[in-house]
Amino acid sequence: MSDKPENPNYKRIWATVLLIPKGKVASYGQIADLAGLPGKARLVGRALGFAPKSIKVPWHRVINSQGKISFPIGSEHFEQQKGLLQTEQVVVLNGRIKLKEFQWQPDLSELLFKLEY
DNA sequence: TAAGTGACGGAGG
DNA sequence: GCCTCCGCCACTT
Repeated sequence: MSDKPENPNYKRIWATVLLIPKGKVASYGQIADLAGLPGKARLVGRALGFAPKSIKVPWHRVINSQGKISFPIGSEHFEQQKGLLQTEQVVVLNGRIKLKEFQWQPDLSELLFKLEY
């Protein structure tokens, strides 16, 4: 059996993912940035893979920057993630999600709205 | 120590 | 929108 790696940044990543509101999604890179780990998107993916069930991290709300689910279409993981997202009213079409509609935009959304342009 | 791997991202075609 | 290439980084072999 292989021991599971314990990178201290994992907790930071899990905590950030927990902030994503229901019905919204965020990209791996976005989570990395918010967690104070810019450029470490791949680390986010790994962290989610090691996330203990006891923390109940909404891993399904994290997708790649292209707005797609990062599992092969049809795989067990893919179907599970798609199902969970649809449960939250997020539209998944061909493994794709319209970031324009469903991407989480913390605080900044309000600013952009006020600025008008 | 070097090479391979992957739940990534961005630029280009 | 799709694909390829390259840079990136933690971890494995």
